[in-house]
Amino acid sequence: MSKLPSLKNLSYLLALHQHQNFNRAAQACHVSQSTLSSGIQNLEEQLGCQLIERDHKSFLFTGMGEEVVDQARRILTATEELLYFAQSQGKIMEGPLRMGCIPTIAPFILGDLSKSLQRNYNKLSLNIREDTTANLLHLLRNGELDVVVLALPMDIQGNQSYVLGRDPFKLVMHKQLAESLAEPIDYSQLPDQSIFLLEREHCLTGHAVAACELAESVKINPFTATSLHSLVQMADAGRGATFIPQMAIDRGILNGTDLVALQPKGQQASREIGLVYRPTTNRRQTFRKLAECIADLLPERLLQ
Amino acid sequence: MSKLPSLKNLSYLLALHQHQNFNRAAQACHVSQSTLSSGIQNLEEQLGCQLIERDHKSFLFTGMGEEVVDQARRILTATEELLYFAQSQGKIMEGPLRMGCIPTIAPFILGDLSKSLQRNYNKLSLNIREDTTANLLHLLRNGELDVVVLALPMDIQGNQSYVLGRDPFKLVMHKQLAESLAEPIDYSQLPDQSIFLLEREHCLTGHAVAACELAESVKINPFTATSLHSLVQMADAGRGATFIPQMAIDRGILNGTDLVALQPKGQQASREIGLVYRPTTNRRQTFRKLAECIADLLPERLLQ
DNA sequence: AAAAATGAATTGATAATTCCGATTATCATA
DNA sequence: TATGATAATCGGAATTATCAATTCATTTTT
Repeated sequence: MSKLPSLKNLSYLLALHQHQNFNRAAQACHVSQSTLSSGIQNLEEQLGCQLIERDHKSFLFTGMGEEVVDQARRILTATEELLYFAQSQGKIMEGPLRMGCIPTIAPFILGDLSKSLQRNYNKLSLNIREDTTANLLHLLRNGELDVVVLALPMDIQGNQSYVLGRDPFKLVMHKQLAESLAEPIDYSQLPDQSIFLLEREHCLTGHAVAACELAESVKINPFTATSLHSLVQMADAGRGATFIPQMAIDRGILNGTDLVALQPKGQQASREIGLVYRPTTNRRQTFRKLAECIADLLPERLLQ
Repeated sequence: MSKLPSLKNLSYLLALHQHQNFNRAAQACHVSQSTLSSGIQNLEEQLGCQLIERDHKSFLFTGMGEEVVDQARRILTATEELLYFAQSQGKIMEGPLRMGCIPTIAPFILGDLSKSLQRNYNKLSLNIREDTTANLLHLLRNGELDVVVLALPMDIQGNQSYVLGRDPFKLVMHKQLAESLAEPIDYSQLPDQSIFLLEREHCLTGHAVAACELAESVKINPFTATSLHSLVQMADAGRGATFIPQMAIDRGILNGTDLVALQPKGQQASREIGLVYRPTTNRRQTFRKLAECIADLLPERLLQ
């Protein structure tokens, strides 16, 4: 069996892939350009295949190179985790924790969460990244995040998760509109284009549509919002309706508007909030405690 | 950030864990005892924690040591796979392939499988390990096997799988017993202790009991068989009944006995045959082709 | 068109490391 | 008290990694 490639050389390859330039990659690795260059050549020799096509000046990763990069990233992430795990043994709630969160959850838990963590685990330094579900899962996979908070159900791509709690959707409607309608409210009573939704990228849109059994409908306004806060403003200004998660209402997102929250039809219109992590992690204890903290902030706790 | 532990030192730790002796571990790694010894110390320093408790003569892995071993094994397996993958690029059906198979499947496919592989992919060298489901999954996890063939449904513990085909169970019964019973046969007609089964460890027992809706029953003979072949012999000699998978019958397991195969009651009494591999593998193409070969040998092919 | 700048490979000297063999220390057992 | 087994330690030899400087080939600027 031939010799295994060294982690150092694999990390050089990753840096080169990230920076697409030998000098900058070398700087990032705190080594000279020549070191990185020969490291890559070394790797190609050990692996017995070409990883980058050199083109006298520039270069391009080969297909094989890209694949090796992916695999190398996994190996390095696992090794970093091992190191971190060993070094912080016993201290499961200390040090940095990189958490991702989707924008329809983040504003409504982060304040309380950081207060709670500060009180109970003041040596934990929580680092937050707010982004879409797809991007967060990608960052999780690449080892750039330790854990992400998502709305479920959702394909979490081989990752593992804790289900933290349920967050019901409320039908939020302008006072005037609500008064003009008979209860219980049937969506067919609503004027055309009176339902406002978030942009497609937000999984909340899909969850709300599914949970409330709204098909593609003329009731839906073609203008979409980019955040829950602007969604509320649009529904208010447009004297229309929308769906807002309970946790946002609890944090006062409707304050200062003429909107009222009603129970939507459809049994149990809600999303679940989940904490997702890599199956290969060794920080389950940390995530478990974090899960407890977050679950305590949710409208309906589900964590067993 | 501190320096990552080297793969070499991690492999020393694994060897030490396996051999529980510095000299033998060093031999296995083709290094001197002193090298291995200082490698371990080095590792402990880098990780900032004690991995083995020294007891002036012998030693013992600490809890942390055991955990590090597990994680290290995953890292090394991933790296070996990367090396293998790169070195054999394009040659997906060449070189060694370590396959595990449970004993109630192995004897009935291996002959035809190795013929088929020899004909189509003669550079592939198939290495077989026959063992229980639990052991095979353990070896798969540890990187000692590349792929395993199991009966499903089964908890495959975060691994991935192809479903290859369905293998129906037949109710196999001694001629005399069959003649004495009215068709269609109801298990309540059978004499007490007339149903023979395999030992518990064999998942076939569970599958057959579940599929044929046999509860814990006085009909079941307390003596259990250790292989399908001896199960057949016991049913024959005891003038009783048992359940045998179609693939075994197709390969003539009933030849030379006074047993007849009947359709058991219960809709679709069968097991599925699956090919299971690590989610982190990079040999999916290889496994896919192997899956094709095996699926072609099964009574009912399911692979899409 | 010439000059300057850019980017990667190469070179040669030097620093760091790995590795081995020999030795030592400790204990169990004959 | 020897003897044997085991792991740690030490010192030097061999190997490897790294850097600064240079080269080579392009691209950009003047």
